[in-house]
Amino acid sequence: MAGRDKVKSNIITLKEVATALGVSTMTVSRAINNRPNVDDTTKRQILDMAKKMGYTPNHVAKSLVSSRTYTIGVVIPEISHSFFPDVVHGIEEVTKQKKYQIFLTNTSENYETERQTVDALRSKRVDGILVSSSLTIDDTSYYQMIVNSGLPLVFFDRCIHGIGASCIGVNDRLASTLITEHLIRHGYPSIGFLNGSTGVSIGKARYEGFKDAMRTHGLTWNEQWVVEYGFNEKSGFEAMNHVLSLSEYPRAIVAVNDPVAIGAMKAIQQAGLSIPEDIAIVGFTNDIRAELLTPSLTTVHQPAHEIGKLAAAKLIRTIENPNEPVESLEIDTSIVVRRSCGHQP
Amino acid sequence: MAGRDKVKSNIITLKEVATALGVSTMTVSRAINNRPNVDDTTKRQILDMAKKMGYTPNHVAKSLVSSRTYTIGVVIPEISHSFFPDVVHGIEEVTKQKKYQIFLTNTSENYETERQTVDALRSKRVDGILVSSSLTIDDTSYYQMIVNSGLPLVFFDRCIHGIGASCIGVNDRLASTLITEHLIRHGYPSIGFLNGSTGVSIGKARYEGFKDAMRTHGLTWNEQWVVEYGFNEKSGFEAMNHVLSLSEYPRAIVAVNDPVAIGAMKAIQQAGLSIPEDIAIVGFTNDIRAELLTPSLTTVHQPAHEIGKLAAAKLIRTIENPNEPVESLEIDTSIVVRRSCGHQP
DNA sequence: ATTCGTAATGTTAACGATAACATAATCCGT
DNA sequence: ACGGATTATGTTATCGTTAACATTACGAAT
Repeated sequence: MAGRDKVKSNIITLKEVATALGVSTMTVSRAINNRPNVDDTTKRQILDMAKKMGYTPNHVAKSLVSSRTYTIGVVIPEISHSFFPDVVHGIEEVTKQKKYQIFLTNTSENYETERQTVDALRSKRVDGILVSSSLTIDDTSYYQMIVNSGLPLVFFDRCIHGIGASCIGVNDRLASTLITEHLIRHGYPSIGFLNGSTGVSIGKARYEGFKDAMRTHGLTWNEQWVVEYGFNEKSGFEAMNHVLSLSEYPRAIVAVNDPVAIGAMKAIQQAGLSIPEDIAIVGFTNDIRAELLTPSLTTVHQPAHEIGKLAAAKLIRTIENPNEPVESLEIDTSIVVRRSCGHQP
Repeated sequence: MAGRDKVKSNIITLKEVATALGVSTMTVSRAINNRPNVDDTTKRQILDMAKKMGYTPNHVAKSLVSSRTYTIGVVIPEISHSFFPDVVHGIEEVTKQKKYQIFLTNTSENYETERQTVDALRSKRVDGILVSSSLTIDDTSYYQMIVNSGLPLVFFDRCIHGIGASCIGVNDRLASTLITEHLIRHGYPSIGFLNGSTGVSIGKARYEGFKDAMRTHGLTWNEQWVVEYGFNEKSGFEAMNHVLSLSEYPRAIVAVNDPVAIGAMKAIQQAGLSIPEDIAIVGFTNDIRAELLTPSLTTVHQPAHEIGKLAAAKLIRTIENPNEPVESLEIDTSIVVRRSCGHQP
C-alpha cells in the first residue's frame, strides 16, 4: 500500500487534469472555480478527476495573473513581548475570516532589519502590510516611498504620522499623563522616566504625556532620571541600575512599557530596595505577568487583541477599496491600579 | 511636493527598465541578479536606472519559474500560549538567516481548521511546512497524503509518527514520569491527571509517562481523576472544578501543561483550598508566568526557542537536500522545582 | 430545414521572470 | 588580417492560470 511509484514531484496542474479527460484547460478552470457555462456532467467529471489526481490550485500562478496574493505582511518589533502575540491573534482572527494569510516577521527592534523585511514583503507582492515600526531616526522617507508606491500600509501601536498611512494606536500621551498623575496623587516628590527611545512614536508620546502631567502639577524632573535604554526587560534592568548608581534616585518611576518595568523591578529589588516603599513604579502594556509580580504592577491596559483586529480590518478595507480614507484611530486605554504604585487594597 | 501624478499602480517591471535603456530584459535580469556576461558600464546604467525607477523584483513571477517560494508555513495550535511565540522566535531566527519567510497560522486547536490551513499553504506553494498538530482522531491519512505529495514537512512539539515526516519534540513521556515521580517522592497518596486530549501526541505521551511512574511505584490512580478538558487555562479551570466536585479529590495534580495548571490553580484557590497544603500541583512547559505565580509552579522546562531553531533548520535541510534523512529528535527537558509541588526552600 | 440564440467548449495571449539557445561584438595569437 | 575563442546581448519558450475572444453544438422557433 505504502510507497507507490516514486515520481519526483507529483504536483498536478490544470493541464494534466484537462488532458486526462480530453478537455481544454479553460473548461477545467471554469469547473474548478465554479464559473458558469460548464455542462453539469462535464463539471462533475472534472471535479471527480481533480480530486482523484489530488489537484491543488497554484496560487502563485493565480497571483501572477491577478496581481493579488491574498497575503498580508505583518512587521513586529519583538515577538516575545506578550503584547504582540495578542495583537497577532487579533490580526489572525480577521485575516482568517477574510481568507488572507499573514507573513509574520520579527525585526528585533532594528530599523535596518525592518526595511529589509518590508522590501522582502514587497517583492513577494503582499497585498498590504501591517507595521509596528522601530524607526528611531527622523527620516520617514522610506515609508513615504512605500506609501507613494501604492502599497496599502496600516501602522499599529507604533505609528508614523503625516505620510498618508492609516494608524491604529492608543492614546499614549494621555494614558501616560494619567498614569503619571496617578503617581503624583500618591504624593511622590520625584519621578523618573525609563524610556525605550524617543525616536519611536510610543517612546515620544509617553514621554510627552509624562512631561504634561509633571508640568500641569507644577513639578520639575531631573533630566538624569530620564533615560533611554531600549524596550525590553534587559534594557529596563540596565536603565534602572544606571539610575540607582546616581547620587540621588527618584521616589517613583514611570517605565515606557511593562518589560522595562519588570527589568527595573529586578534591579530595584536586587539593590535591596522595596517596591513601593522605597521606589514606586508603574508600567505600560498590561503584560501577562503584570498581575503576578510581587508586588503586582500598576500599568496601562492596551487592548492588544482589539488593536490587531482593527488594524487588520482597516488594512483589508484599504486593499479592497481604493477610496478607503486614511485615518488615525486612537483606542482608549485604562489604568490598572495594582500594588507597585503604592496603592493599598 | 506631495501628491505628484496619480498613476494607478507604479509597480515597475524588468521590461520597463529594459525599454527605458533600450536593452533587452535578459540583460537587465542578468545585471540585477549579478550574473556574469554583462558589461560593467551597462550594468551600472541598469542598476542606476532600476534604483531610480524603484524597481522591485517580482518574487511571484520568480517563484512560478523556479517552483521555489522561499516561504515556509508554520502551523501552531494557539499563538497565545507563551510556548509558541518562543518557538516562533526560534524559527524566525533560522529562517531569516536562510532568507526564508514564514507564513504564520493559528488553528485554535481545531483539526478541521488545521487541514484547511495546510491546504491553503500548499496552494501558496510554500517550500515546506512546520506543524504542531491538533490532530485528535486516529486517522493520519491526511498527513500521509501530504508527505506522499513530496511537500517537506517537519512536526514540532506535537508530532505524528510513522508517516515518514521528521519531528522535533521533547522526551514527553520520560519528563512526565520524572515530574510525577517528583510528586510521588513528596509522599502524596493520590494523584490526578488533567489532560488536554489523549488524541494529541503530547497528551498521550504525558499521560503514559504519568502511568509509568505510578506503576513503577506500585501506585494506583482513580480514573475519575484523569480528565480531558483541553489545553488552555479555561479548560484547566473547568477540569479542576470537575475534579473538586467529586466525592473525593486527589492530594496532588499533574497538569498536561502550564496553562491548564494555572487554570486549575485558580479553581483550587477559589474553592478555598491551599496549594500545596491541600493540593499540590505541577505543570509542563515552563510558561513565562510559572515562577511568578503564588505559589510558584513546579514544571517541566521545554526549550521552546531551541525546538523552533532545530525544527526550522531540519525543514530547510529537507527542502534543500532531497536526501536529508527523516528523523525524530527528542530534546531533553529539565524539571524546574518551585513551590507548588510542596517543596520547601 | 433554415436561422438564430444561447450554452458549452476551445484558442491565444498575457502576467513577470528566466533558462536555454542564438547571434553579435570584441579580443587574441600568430 | 584571419579564425577561433570569449564576452556581451538578444530571442524564444516556459512556469500555471485566466481574460478575452473564437468557435462549435444544440435546441427552439418559424
